[in-house]
Amino acid sequence: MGVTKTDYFTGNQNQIAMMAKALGHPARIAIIEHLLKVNACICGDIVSELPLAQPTVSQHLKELKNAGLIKGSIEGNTICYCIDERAFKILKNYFTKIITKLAKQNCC
Amino acid sequence: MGVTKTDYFTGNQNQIAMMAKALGHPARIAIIEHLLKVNACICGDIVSELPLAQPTVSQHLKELKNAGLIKGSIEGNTICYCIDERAFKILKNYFTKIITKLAKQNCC
DNA sequence: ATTATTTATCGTAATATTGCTATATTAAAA
DNA sequence: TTTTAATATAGCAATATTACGATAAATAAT
Repeated sequence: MGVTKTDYFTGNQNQIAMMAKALGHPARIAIIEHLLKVNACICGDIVSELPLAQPTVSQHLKELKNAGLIKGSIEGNTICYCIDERAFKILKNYFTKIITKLAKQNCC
Repeated sequence: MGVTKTDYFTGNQNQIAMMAKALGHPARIAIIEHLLKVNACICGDIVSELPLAQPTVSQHLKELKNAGLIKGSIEGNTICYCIDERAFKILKNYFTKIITKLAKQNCC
């Protein structure tokens, strides 16, 4: 059907899945890495960094924003994008916890 | 088009995106968490844990396996699934690195 | 040998995603 | 005010995903 049964899972599971899904495209990973590289909020030059048309990039930015991974603030004519640290902290903690739990396991 | 231009991005970007994509569904997060909870390889009871039909679960398991997130070994009649630690270490390191970089930034 | 159990695969319907062109919107610049 | 620049949105085609019922495949149990 193509429709996900989100109501069958916990809020936490849905949140992690939503953020992971948003990162589940190389263009969006590239956007995040570019935002990290320039080490600041950047206004506009994301399109010229990617081998994709402007509307496509705009769409990817929208998805990252919807998932809470980036923030965008209007700055006159342009929009200033930067990473939303909170989301990445949640992800980092999630995977750190998994590794910690795995260390205590003794199978496989 | 629905087709991702993976050749435009680096191998690392594609790898992270591929793993994130596989985790981008609450059912697959639930599978991972169940594998963690039972603290061992488990043979078969994943289907009864999820509110989804057996072929659907089988499909999700396949995707997790293709992304390298879980391993499955045949054990007679059943199949024994467990988490592949390597993938999760890559993810943990990736997000840890992002948080480290963010700590050095002073914007937003 | 037959039956039951476990998992995978096929086929299919509904929906979502990706990417583009064309166009709208909005603010800055001339 | 007209033009330029930066983003967003609409609409569309191609493809992917999600989910299921039906069925296959393979081993275990009887």
